[in-house]
Amino acid sequence: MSKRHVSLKTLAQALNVSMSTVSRALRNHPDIGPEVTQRVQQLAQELQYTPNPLAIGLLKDRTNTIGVIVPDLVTYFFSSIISGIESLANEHGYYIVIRCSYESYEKEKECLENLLKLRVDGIIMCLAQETQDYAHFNHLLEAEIPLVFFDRVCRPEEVATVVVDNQEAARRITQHFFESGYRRIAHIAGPAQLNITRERIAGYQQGLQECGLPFEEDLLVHCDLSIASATAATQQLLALSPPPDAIFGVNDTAAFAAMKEIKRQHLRIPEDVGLVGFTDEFHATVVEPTLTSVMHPTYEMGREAALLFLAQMDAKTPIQPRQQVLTTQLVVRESSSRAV
Amino acid sequence: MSKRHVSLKTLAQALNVSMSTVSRALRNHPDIGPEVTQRVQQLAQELQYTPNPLAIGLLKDRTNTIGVIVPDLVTYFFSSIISGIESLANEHGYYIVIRCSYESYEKEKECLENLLKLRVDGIIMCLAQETQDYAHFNHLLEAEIPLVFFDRVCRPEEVATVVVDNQEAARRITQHFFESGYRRIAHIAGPAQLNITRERIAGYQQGLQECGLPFEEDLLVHCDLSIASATAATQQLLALSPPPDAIFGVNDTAAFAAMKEIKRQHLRIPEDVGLVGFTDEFHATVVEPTLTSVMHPTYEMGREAALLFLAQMDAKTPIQPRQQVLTTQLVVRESSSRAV
DNA sequence: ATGAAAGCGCTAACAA
DNA sequence: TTGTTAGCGCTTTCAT
Repeated sequence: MSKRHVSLKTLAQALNVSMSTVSRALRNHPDIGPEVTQRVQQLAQELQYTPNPLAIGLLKDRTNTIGVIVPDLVTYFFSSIISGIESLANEHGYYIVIRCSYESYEKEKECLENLLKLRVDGIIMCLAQETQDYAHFNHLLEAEIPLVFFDRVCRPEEVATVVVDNQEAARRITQHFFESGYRRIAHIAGPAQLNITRERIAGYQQGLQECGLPFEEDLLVHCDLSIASATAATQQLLALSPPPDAIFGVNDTAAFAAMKEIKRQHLRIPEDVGLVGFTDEFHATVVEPTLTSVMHPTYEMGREAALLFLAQMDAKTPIQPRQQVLTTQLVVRESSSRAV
Repeated sequence: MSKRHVSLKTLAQALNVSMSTVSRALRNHPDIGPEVTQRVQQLAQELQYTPNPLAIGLLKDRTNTIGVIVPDLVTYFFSSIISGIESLANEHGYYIVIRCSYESYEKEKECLENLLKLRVDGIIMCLAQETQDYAHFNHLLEAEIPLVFFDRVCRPEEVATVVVDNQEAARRITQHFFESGYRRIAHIAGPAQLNITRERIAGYQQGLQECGLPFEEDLLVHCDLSIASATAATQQLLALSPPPDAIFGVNDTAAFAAMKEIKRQHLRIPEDVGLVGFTDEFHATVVEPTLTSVMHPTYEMGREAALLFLAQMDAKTPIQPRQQVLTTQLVVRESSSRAV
């Protein structure tokens, strides 16, 4: 077996000192004489010594590793959040190990188990769409393993979370539609069990009420966040008589799907139907008409999540779970701008 | 210190047998009597024993971990490739640790070093745009640490790679433009040092030649793959007199940026300017006009890369680096379809 | 100021 | 069939 790495032992033997001396010298322990320290560090440098994290991990019971579980790896929303987590984690010497739950409850449980088997120091995750039972987190809570939820959350009393002001954002969208002259405002919502769905519906209803508009059940449809399902939801809405004159999509993907379908039916945006999305990805500025959307601070959300993880890691004793709420901003573009 | 995990020792003491017996029983070693094996496994199950990968890793000098370095975490291209890597890796019991080089040579070196310090079993990566010196891979090659490049590659004689048929794809695009009646076909290429840039330019030139069109230097402009730079490249092209009547973008992002700029200048697509992208992300079907693009098998590319990694891991002795070439497909949509 | 030894959790060669 | 021992690479008492 060709040794890939030089170890403390290698250094110790080469320098005719003990391993503990080497260990201390490398960490500038005051006990070790300056001359020895110098020689040790020099050789370590030459031989490209790097401490074996497995050995340290075994000893300290930590891996400097964060498990990250997302329902989807590909969409802008999650990949930019991952980017935020990665950047902050790395600034603090942590590595991230990524797993995808594919929106499945079973897969989510499996990912969690696997990451814990790997001995990650904690978990940052977004719940899968299917997940309605939250017992699989009991173990983490009992073992006091740092856990942070972002966007889709549960058990907020017990777990740190990062979310955005969903209700307020939805309220603002509704108000914006009203001020632009729209009166039959529909909402393509997400799966009913998600907090983001509930909060956005609440904001939607609050907005309607504040504008003196009635809430019509027909104008609220759910989708499973897939493109096909958002398309179907749009068709359902446009088939109403009278159809809505404005649609608020649960995210940009849903809005893009709606846009496609609205155009396919030869309706004009924003004249016949106003459209607003949620996330504000780059493509919102590319489509025609450009898409009004809620700017979701995804990168920041990732960084905040990592920060909440670190707070738990660094705390000697369990700390009160923090609820971080980031604010969004409505970016008005063509898709909702018609002459009043 | 509250022990989070039960160890072999815990089990051994509880059952009054030695650790090695427990170790063997858990792995169904034939030496151990069925009755003992049964009892051990039962208790392990009850106490939720999971072997400590740090201990095994220390012993076996492996971590079941793959370091993945990408220039960008957020774009569809890379996130879908990561998705492919993740899926195949997990099927084979590997975890992926992700790092982003942000297209920087220095960062790339740092990511590489960090991941090696973490003792990943190998690396799957895409070169950063800035990277022109490839000496930082010497160490991996010498130490025979599995390494796979995807999309942007170097040292193909020594390192396994996964790429697509860039030249052929670019040739086909050019030919398609010609057949659709376009005669001044421009190309917004990527950074000159990348293999994908060179190959696509070669295909572009080959296509021109086969169609009997001259290659005009002015019609070939480079961008650094950023949106701003693609926009600038488009402006440069449209300012020519006469301007090109077709533009082939190095990727969809560049094509979207070009589309925005073309529209801004009140030119029509595909009538005044034909447009084709590369990657074929979902949004190609959402923009107006829908974007003709080369379907890049990104997810498959990720899986292939992971496969090449596994091949190296499983090989007892160093193996001949494989060059995997995946085929693309031109998906014709509105942006390049005008009446001939 | 330095070294020896124990131990983190596990496997494997060697004994019995 | 089972136990003992050494060792993977490191830190940390405890000696000296």
